[in-house]
Amino acid sequence: MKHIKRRERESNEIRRKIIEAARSLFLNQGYAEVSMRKIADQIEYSPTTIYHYFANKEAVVRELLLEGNALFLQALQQSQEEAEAAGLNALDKLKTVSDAYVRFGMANPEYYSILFISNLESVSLVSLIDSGRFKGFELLEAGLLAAMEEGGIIQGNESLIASSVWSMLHGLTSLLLNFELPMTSSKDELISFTIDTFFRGLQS
Amino acid sequence: MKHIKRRERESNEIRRKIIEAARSLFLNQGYAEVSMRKIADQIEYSPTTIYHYFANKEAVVRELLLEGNALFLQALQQSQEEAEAAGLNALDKLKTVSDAYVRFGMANPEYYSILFISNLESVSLVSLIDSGRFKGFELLEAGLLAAMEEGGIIQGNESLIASSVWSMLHGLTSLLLNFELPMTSSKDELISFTIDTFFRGLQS
Amino acid sequence: MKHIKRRERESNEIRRKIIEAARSLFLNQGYAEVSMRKIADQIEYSPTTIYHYFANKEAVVRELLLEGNALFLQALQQSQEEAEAAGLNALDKLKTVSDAYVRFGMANPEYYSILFISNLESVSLVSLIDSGRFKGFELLEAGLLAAMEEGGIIQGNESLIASSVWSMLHGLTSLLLNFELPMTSSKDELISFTIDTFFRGLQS
Amino acid sequence: MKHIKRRERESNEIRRKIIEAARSLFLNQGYAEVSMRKIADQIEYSPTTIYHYFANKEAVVRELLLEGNALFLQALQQSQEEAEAAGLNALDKLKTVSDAYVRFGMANPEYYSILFISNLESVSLVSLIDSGRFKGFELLEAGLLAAMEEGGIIQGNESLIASSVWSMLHGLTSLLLNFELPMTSSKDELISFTIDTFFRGLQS
DNA sequence: TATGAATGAGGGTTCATTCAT
DNA sequence: TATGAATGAACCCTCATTCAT
Repeated sequence: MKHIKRRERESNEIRRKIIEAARSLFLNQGYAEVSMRKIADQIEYSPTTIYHYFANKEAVVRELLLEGNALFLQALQQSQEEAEAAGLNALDKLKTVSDAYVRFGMANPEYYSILFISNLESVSLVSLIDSGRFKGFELLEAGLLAAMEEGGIIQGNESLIASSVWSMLHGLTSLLLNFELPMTSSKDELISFTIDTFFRGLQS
Repeated sequence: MKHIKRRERESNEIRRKIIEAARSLFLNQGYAEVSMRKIADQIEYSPTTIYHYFANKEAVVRELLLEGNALFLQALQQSQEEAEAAGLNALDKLKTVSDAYVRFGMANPEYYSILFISNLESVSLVSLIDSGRFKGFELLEAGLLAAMEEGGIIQGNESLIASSVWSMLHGLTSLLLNFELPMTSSKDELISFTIDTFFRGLQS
Repeated sequence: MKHIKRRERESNEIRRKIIEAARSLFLNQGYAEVSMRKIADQIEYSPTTIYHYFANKEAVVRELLLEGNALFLQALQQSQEEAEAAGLNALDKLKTVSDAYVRFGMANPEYYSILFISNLESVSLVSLIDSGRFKGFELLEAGLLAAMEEGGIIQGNESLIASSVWSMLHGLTSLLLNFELPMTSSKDELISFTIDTFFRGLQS
Repeated sequence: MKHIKRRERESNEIRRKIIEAARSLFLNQGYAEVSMRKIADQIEYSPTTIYHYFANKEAVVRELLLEGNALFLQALQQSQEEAEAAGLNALDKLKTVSDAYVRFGMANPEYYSILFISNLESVSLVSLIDSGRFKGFELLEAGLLAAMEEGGIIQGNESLIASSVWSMLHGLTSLLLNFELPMTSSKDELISFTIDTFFRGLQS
């Protein structure tokens, strides 16, 4: 019994190592730079070994994506709970979650870009879109509905508004990740200014 | 004399074919999908032929990028002139240009992604891109300044605000390009709603 | 245990085959003639296979070079030991080693030309080559010093004299390898005549 | 009539340019570096133009070789005439010519290596060997015969001795060209020492 | 479980050369 | 005379993947 557990643990460790390596490679140079051999080199196993844990390269990337997705949701939910605990009103909760969105992207560029920037059709997004990415979207929608009820923002098609908010947050995040903005202010200022401005526009 | 012109034209025709092929390949999967061999296959010439027109792959992509940049700027400027001709106020001019930004991205996904999404450091064109990217940025800043003077939007650090506007527009565009939004409304609605909301937030 | 050894042996066998093939290709036209594809063809493996054993073409040639270097030194040392065992005087030992130098070149034209004729800066091995090339040189110098002490040859700057001897031996070898001399005598006669003449010139 | 001459002159000028370019490319990196396109680039004509003057790459290199051969012979003959004019004895004449041999190689590394180092079977040496390279050899033989008659050197098979002398000179030259000898003395010293030593060995 | 062996496909690029103009 | 257009062959090398052990 015991040694089976050990095996499982070891097995999971290698899976982890593979994902970690893929993640770091992805971070450095994007999807193109992730190759089975490079992963193998990095974890100091043979390329063949990876195929014991993942069916193919796509499966590795998909796992990476799923993981990023989970962490992303977790970050959003945590920030929401904290906002809740702090007794914020619905609008401020939304702003807090929005801020958390951008912070997550900045702190985890590799996950953010694999989730939202790279166009990984090879990873068969279909399943993913259903399975999780839009949990974040639902969270957003729910927050918007609450804010509408509280009167913090205008009434309206919450799905449309959620898409709009998402646009704003995604633009903010990916610009911060990929471009050196010709700016006199700090990144923090840009984030809060943009979020504040957008939600002010949503107020009645 | 005449036949020289013909030659030039033909020469340019092949250059064009190459760029077009590269552009269409780029559309599918980004830079990785663009290969000299694939371009050659598509235009039905040998790979070697491409090297008569471009020094290497980088030069092909650079041309593509420069072209996209020029078209992008042109689209923005044209919309500005039209807004001007229509006698719009500064704020509405800004909205018109913003709308043109998103429309350009939707109409030219390959150009938009080569300009703003793909991370082409390999093309080492940062400076070149910037020169043009920031022409768009300056256009934005100038519009903002004008709107401030007219009183249409709040006073403030125009470089910060321009970055903020850009974030919003970029987010809108790339979401529209890369994701099927779970939306009940149309893309047009999303665009105008987002732009309106954001600029309403900028009003005093 | 056993099968590991077998594996190692097999692995070495293919390494050997690669080196042998490279060696034989080198024989024809030098470095330019050595190509990964040609090696692969010759050993009847795919080109990719070679990359399991060597990082790149340079590594193949480097190994070839190191091997040639080792064999060359070995040949010189062995002839020296034999001369020693035969109780020859210092001058005759020198002549014996000199003869061995030329014989090695004739018997191993690929090695000789990779070592001393081809200008393999591309292999960036100058230091490596030198380390061994100058072991041969030191052996020569030591022999000269001994002969000076014994009175067999004139006193003098032994490094200059060693260079001079080396010139003579290298000229002899490379002429024998690369040209059909318009000669009435045999190669053997040329070798012994040249060596004898040169060392006679060195006698006081 | 006149313009035909001009044409010929111009034609020859381009031939010359081609050869010059080939020569300089050859000098830099050896035969492998000489390519039709690089020659064309260097002379600022199209690659096709070269084919109006030379049947193919081989013909270019052959011309280069013939030219080098002519210059080489010329250098040897001139030194011989000078030695004659200076009233030197046969042995000293031989030494003078020997010195000129090495000097030519050092002053014209590209010609020397194309003549004696590179193994250009592609240039069909056969014809060349007969046609000129061995004029130098005959010159050497004649000098040796004269020196034998004068009593400056031992009697013997002059063809064997000439080969031997050639070996020594070739070794000296190619070592000086291709290797940084680990030497405390100067190149000049090495040259004169080696030549002197060898001819001393030839003296009775 | 882990790997060494092996490969076919494809990557960018350079070459000598031909042909029509 | 000179060239622009074009190519097939070859170059080194990396990729994801399979298979037997």
